[in-house]
Amino acid sequence: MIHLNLHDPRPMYEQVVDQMEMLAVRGVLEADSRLPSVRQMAMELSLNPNTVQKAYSELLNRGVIYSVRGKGNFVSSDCSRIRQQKLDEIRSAIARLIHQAHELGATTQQCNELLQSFMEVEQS
Amino acid sequence: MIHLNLHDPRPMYEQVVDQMEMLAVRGVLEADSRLPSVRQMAMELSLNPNTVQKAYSELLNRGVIYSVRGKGNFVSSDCSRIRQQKLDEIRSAIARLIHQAHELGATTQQCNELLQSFMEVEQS
DNA sequence: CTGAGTGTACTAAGCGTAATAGTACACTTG
DNA sequence: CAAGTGTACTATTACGCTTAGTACACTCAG
Repeated sequence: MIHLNLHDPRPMYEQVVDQMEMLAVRGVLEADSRLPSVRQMAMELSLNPNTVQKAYSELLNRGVIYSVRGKGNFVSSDCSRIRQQKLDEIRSAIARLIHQAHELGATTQQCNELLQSFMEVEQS
Repeated sequence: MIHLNLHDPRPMYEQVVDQMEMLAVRGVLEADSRLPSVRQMAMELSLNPNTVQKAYSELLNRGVIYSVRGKGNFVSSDCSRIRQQKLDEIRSAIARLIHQAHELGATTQQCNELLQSFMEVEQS
């Protein structure tokens, strides 16, 4: 389910968080479906249970999952809000990049052409 | 010249590198002009000389500056290549973000609208 | 009820990077 | 020659990531 990349400089727990979040938001993981337990996930990924616990805590913090003591961790029922939030973050990131391009001396026209190059034609 | 942000999670030397690079690429720092010495810059920024040295080493590595033993560090004469390289990185970053938006379930049309929203009208 | 499995919360240790501190050496310039 | 410079080390401290181990409250199947 999760694929860890040892060459990725980011910490393991962060990779787990990002991939789980993506799976939940995309609907690959059904709402209210149960996730592997902390210990089981740790076994599968060859990680320490504490590392997985840290990832689950972060996911809980972001509202992607909810925890039930003695039962397990479950996918949150409203991931659409998370999805919209992530799209907003993407929007902000692009804004920062365009601003940075301007700082590098790119003209408005050059920035427009840059953006234009990513426009795709709709398949009919 | 340089402004350090203690709340920025990135290491100090990285902040120095990025800001110096931006100043050099934008032409704020003239080509072949001399930079503050390692020790002087360390004084100004309240950093250890070693930290500044690390930043200068990275800038040397990127081709932004060149060093002359016993004389000082100087702004590289051809920063246009660096500028183009940074613009290419911005292009790649936007590509990744658009790809991420698609992964989040955004349609091609929604991505186009997102890009369109950053298009600016040329001032005449 | 009992025991296995679960989430959760600690402490301790090892490891790597960032940063500071100090020293040393080769070089350039006045 | 002396001051200032780049450069290269070592040692130390601090912090975050990770592993390891333990402990406790809870749920559920038996």
